[in-house]
Order: sequence, then structure tokens, then C-alpha cells
Amino acid sequence: MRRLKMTEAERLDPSSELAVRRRKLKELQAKGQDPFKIDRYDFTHRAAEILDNFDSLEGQQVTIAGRIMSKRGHGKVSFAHIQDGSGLVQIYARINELGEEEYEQFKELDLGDIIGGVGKVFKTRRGEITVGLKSYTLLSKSLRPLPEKWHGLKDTDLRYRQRYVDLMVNPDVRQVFVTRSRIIQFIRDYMTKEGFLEVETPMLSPIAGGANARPFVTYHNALDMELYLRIAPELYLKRLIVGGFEKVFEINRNFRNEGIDTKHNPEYTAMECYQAFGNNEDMMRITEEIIAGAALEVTGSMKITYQGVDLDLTPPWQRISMLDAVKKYSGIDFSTIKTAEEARKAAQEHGFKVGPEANWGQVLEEVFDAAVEPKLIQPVFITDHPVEISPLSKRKQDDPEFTARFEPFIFAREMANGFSELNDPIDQRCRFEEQMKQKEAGDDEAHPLDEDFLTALEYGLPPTGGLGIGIDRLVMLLTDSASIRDVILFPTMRPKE
RNA sequence: GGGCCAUUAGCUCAGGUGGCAGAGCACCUGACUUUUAAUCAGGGUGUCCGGCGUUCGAGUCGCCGAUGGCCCA
Repeated sequence: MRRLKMTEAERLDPSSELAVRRRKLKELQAKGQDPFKIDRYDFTHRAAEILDNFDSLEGQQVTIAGRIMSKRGHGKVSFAHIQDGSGLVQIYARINELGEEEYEQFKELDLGDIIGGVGKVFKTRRGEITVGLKSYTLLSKSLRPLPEKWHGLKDTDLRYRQRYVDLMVNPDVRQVFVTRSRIIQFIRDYMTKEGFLEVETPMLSPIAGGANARPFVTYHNALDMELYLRIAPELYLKRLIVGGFEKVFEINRNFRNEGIDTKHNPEYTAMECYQAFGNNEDMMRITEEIIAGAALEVTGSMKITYQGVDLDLTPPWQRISMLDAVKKYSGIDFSTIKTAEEARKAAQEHGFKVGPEANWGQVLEEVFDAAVEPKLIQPVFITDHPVEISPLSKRKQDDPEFTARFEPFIFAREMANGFSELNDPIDQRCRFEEQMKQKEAGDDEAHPLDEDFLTALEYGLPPTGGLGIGIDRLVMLLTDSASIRDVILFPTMRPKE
């Protein structure tokens, strides 16, 4: 079989827009005006600066650079809008200012082309601040047409796959990611101000611990071994506390091999922190201050609206134990139920589905998830989780079947998870062994036993408070985004074809 | 994993009961020296997501598959 080598342009319908733009590029290159040979362009002002400082800039010469987003030709005069990182500004091209040849070339420019221009700032008859071009330079030729100017790009599939186009034509999208960056910056500043040291721990690890989740598996050729992408940095961060760092935090990605929906992306960002000599109370304070503080920082208020619902994030938040919450919303009083068997029976009688192997704590959790979680709209700390579902948390002093743990919920979503860390190596080994039994019984999200982590605990972990906050869900909350994919620049997608 | 919905021009979308593939924007040709989704005159540029089937005839009906969205587990 002969392979026919055709250039992109030859494959295209010669009347198509793609072919037209390639032809224009070729013509420019033939005239020695290849835009892709231009190396640098020094602008003096951004679009927003010109709009904001019109009074002082009127009549002054400015140099701008950006992408042509709209164009209106009027014979011997043309208007266009140029978009740069700050926004849009109108430019005005006139034949007797540019000269015949340069003006004719200006008319050949396409939407999406990137140009630089020099000209004087003025206001048009209709009052729009405009740069009247004295000269311009094509800095990059766009070979593909932009989406429609009025409706933008709506197709969610295309928006996520071609985020660069989404960002070009949908200013709100850009703003979400600016806000995301500000939220992360706020958290980093807060943690640093509180004396926490930012650290980085492995993404690749022989054991994926620190959470109950299925990991991604990968392979290291030189070591000839499987490695896991981390599901949480927890066990490494606690090793650092053992080593003598007293306050550490990490903002980074976790990877969980689970389904994708509006609240889950396989890779997501979390902030985890650990404080030696602290406990769950300290972590609850940090949680409130970060979430409410970030809201104040990016929205100007601790009272926000999410998906049409008013939420008041002002601390302190309500607290209710998991046991009391389940009693309140499901009517089942688990404090009077002692065995797993009784618990399963009670849950089933109230219409909850529970696994046949579920232990007491897992039954409580399943009833909680079904009956309580959807009701938790305003911020609330759920506390005192049962020990069976909290393998890394310290037991409560007054009731060893429960732990000094908390999870804040807002708009029915778990926003964080924290506790007084279990630092008893003997108990930790028992907890791991219990998890291993569950794994053997078929629970592939059960926690693996990490022998080196136990060794670290045997050297001595001080009493420690720990916390993890899901950044993506926080950004969703503070940008009023319905889907996690709207706050992740390049969400995980199945490849096309 | 299950259910529902969507997929038609570069983009946004129309296309009762099966009968020649449509609009707006974008693009092309021409007019127009301060426009504002500029306007005016002309031009349709298409693997109707893919495959199989029913039919004289499928964008439309059926089955299978792909991708996405929403709901449920």
C-alpha cells in the first residue's frame, strides 16, 4: 500500500476556512512577513489599564498586544477588539493613518490572530475607549476559526477537552481559575503565617496508605517493581512529625482510582497539615478559619450563595456527633445497639441497605451517608466517628469505641477530615490488622499495613492534630460551580476515538 | 455498575406522523472613513457521532457501539 503524503492544506477543502487561513499565512511568508519568526513584542499597556486610566492616557501613544476577538470593517476604516490577559480594548484602523498597503493587510486579519499595535488613545463618537492604530504587527496567525462570538463555546465536552478555547471565549471560566489560584494562595499564606512548613512527600510509593481508596498502579522499570500513585500524603507527613518538624503542610494532588462524577475527579488537590502537640480542636479551628477566611478573601463575605442556597460560613460552626446526627435524622439510636448484627438488622428495618459483612461502625456510616449527609446544608462538624471506620484516629478518652475525629459538611458535601492522630504504635498495628482482615474479606478500599510507618510510630509520635481539606470542593463552593470539572483546568477525560 | 437525555456546517441551534439538509454567527465576493451582536447585496462550506438492520426511501424508526451531561448505586 502506498502512503500518500499530503500537506494539511492539500487535504482541506480549498474553500474551507482552515484552508483560507493557511493560504493567507503562506502569502505572508512568501512576502517575507512570517509572523512566526517574530521573537518578542514590547507592549506598554494592557487593555484594562487603558480603560481604567483613560483620563490620563487620552491622546497618549500606547503599545498593546493581544488576540483579535471581533472585527467590523467599514471600507476605508475598521474596528476590532483585542483581548489580552486583562480584558478587551477596541482598536481602530484607518487607511490614511496606516497607508494603503498596511490597511489592506489589516482587512485580511482573522478573528483569533494575535497582533501588536501602536496608536493613540481616544474615545469614539459612541463613547468607547479605543486605540487608533498608527501601525500594527501580526505576531501570530490563527489557523482555526473561533467559536461563535455571542454564544461562545457551550459544548461541555469541547470545553473540557479544549480548555484553551474555553478560556479564550468564556471570560467567566478564566475568572474561576483566577479565584482558584487566590484561594490556594490564601491557604498557603495562612498556613505559613501560622508557622507551618510547606513540604513535599512522595507521589509514587510502594504502599498507598493514608485513606480508604483504591490506588492507581504504575511500574518502575529500573527498580522492577510496582509503585502506587498516592491516595493521601498522611503517613509521610506524620513521619515528618516523628522526625521533629512540628508543623508541616502540603498542598498537592491525590489520585484515587474511582468513578468520575460532579464531585469526583481521579486526581484532585488537597491541603493536609499536621501539628505536633495539637489535637482535633486545633484542627477544627484551622478548618473554620481557612474556609471562612478564603470565602471572605475571594467573595468579600463569609455569607455566600451556592447554587441558589444561602450559606453562612461564619465560625464557629455547629458540632454534632455522628451518633447524635444519625439518631436525629434516621431515628435509630445506635448507642443502645451493641453488636454488628443488631446494627445491620436495625438499619435494614429502617430501609437502609447495608452489606452483609458490615461491622458496627460501617453500618453507622452507611446510615449516616444515606440519612444524614444530604441534610447537612449549613456548615457543621460531624464528630466522634466510630473506631472501625477511623483506623488512623486516636480514641476518645471517655469512650474508646469512638475517635477524636471530625468532618465538616457544607451543602451536603464532606469538605475536610481531621482528627487527633493515633500515636500508639501497638494500637495502630491492631487497626492495620483489622483493615487487612477487611481487605481479605474483599474490601479493596481497606487500608494496607505500612510496616515502616509503624516503625516510625515506635520511635515516638507526639500527640498530634491532623487535617485534610479538599481544595477542589472548596473552590466549587466559593465560585458557585456545580461540577468539579468546572474548577479543574484539564479534568480527566476519556480520549476521543 | 443502572436509568434518562444529548450528539446535525467552524460555533450556537432548528429540522410534527420516514420523502431533495436548514437558520444565526463565523467564512468568501462586493459596497461603506467613528462602528457597537455595524449595515447592505450575493455565496452553503455537511462522514446529520459510528456500524448494522427495517424500508422503494432513514437526520428521523429498531439494535449494537462511542463520547458527553444529568440522576441513582
